Amino acid sequence: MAVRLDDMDRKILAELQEDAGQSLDEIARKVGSSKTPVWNRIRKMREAGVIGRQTFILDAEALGLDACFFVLIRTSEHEAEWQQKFLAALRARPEVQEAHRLAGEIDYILKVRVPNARAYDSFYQALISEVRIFNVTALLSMEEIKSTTLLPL
Amino acid sequence: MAVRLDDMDRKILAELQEDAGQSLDEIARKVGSSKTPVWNRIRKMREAGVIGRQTFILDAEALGLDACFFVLIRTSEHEAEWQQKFLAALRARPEVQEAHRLAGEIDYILKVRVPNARAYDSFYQALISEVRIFNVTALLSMEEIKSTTLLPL
DNA sequence: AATGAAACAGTAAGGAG
DNA sequence: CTCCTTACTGTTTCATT
Repeated sequence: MAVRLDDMDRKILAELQEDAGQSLDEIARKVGSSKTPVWNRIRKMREAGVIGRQTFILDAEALGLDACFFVLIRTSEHEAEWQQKFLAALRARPEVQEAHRLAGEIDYILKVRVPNARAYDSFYQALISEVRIFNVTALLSMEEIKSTTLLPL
Repeated sequence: MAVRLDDMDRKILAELQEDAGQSLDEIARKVGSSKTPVWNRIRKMREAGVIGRQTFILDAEALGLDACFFVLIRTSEHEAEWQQKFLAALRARPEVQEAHRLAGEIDYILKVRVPNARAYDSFYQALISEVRIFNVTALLSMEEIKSTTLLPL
């Protein structure tokens, strides 16, 4: 999955991350090239899967999603069938922003965004009724210090 | 910061999140309206701060960022000056994708993306040399089960 | 809601290294 | 032969009527 990228590619990616709304001409000017080559590089990186979806970042609080939890999960079950069911449940729930399988004592971590603590409890109850879980710790975010989708290039 | 949004606004936001590249005409057709009203709603939501930056989501692994850590931090220091320094350090480091101040025993959680474990160690060493930290637990992600910027509407 | 000017994306043809 | 520049066309944005 590794792709060879040169300096120009990285500059273009930086611009695309920074502001996906700007025109090709603008990007070309900033990276010191012109439209067509920039467009061709973008197309290639898109095909290679380096560049994914184009989206607007919305303000969670303005949308009434005031509560953010990080959920640490331990389970006693490690069978394939259980895992399949658990993964499907996570993918199906839109309040789950992130889910990772971990190395070490804690098996999974989730990031969950909900309107309030009550909504988190509903989510939690629904989840443990769907799949057996050994131990859950919920960490409540008091303040989002930083949140970025910009990857370091 | 709460804004009143009707069904039409939410449908438009859903489309903008789903694919920020599509044209106004396309969005208008999908939400069952026409170009001008959709455009006006988008402008208002932009001004209200509901709609933020427009970006491309890049593939971290294709860019050689193979390691993702969740870092749980406890500190003994809770003075304003220390906190300022800590926050500034986190904001300045591009490998820190997320940082939250938490309620409870653990004070902070970070999400950190780096090329490999060595790079994480460099980050860690640099961080603890900048600010005093009582206790750190790093959780290594083995598998990204889910990762989305799409907020539930 | 329709119109229109300005800007833009995408493509094609030709030129430089 | 590859990558860049320039030129052109249909589409889109955004403001005005």
